[in-house]
Amino acid sequence: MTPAEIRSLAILPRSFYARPAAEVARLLLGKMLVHGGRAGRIVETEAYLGETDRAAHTFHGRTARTEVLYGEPGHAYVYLIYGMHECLNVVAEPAGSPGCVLIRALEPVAGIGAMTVERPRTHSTAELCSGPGNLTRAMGISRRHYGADLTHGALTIRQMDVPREEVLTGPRVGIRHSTDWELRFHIRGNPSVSSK
DNA sequence: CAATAGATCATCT
DNA sequence: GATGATCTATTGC
Repeated sequence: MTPAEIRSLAILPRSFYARPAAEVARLLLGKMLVHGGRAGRIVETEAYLGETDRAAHTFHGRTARTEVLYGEPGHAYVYLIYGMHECLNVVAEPAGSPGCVLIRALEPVAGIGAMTVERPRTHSTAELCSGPGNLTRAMGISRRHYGADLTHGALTIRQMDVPREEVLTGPRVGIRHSTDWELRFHIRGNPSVSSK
């Protein structure tokens, strides 16, 4: 896909994000995450529900870090995990309700060269954005984007018509609580989905 | 293959 | 002061 074709895709409106996090997670599959000249189709997501979700950052209530989760939907929540990886989330649900969606994997579509510069040891294109820490690195997304508005600006998510693909649901990965909740969504058979 | 260790720090107790 | 929504390299079978 050319940069001009990507720029011509419609940006998802704020209303898209103003519904239950699990629904947003499901609907984000197939959409295009765009940052500068780099872009990738979302192929794996997880929903985090808010103060009733043991695995969510908002389980212990509102703090400085989680402030953006309580604001308007359609903004980015980026945080550092394990001292070295950044994770990108999208704020969902109406303001005041702190649900969000973790973007776990993308299928690289444009800017492959720039992605490879960030992750030179990767052996295939499909692996460039496979995993939440990997995709932020490859896409050049960092905590500078904390609170960024995804409905306009450098970092956006855009409409794509999802081809005939099957969506699978399963338990979230990498967490120690509420592991029996089926809040992970991914596109069946896509080689960029992180395996776990 | 599967299992494990090490890197490394913001955030919260 | 402990912990974690991870990743990679390395070791061991």
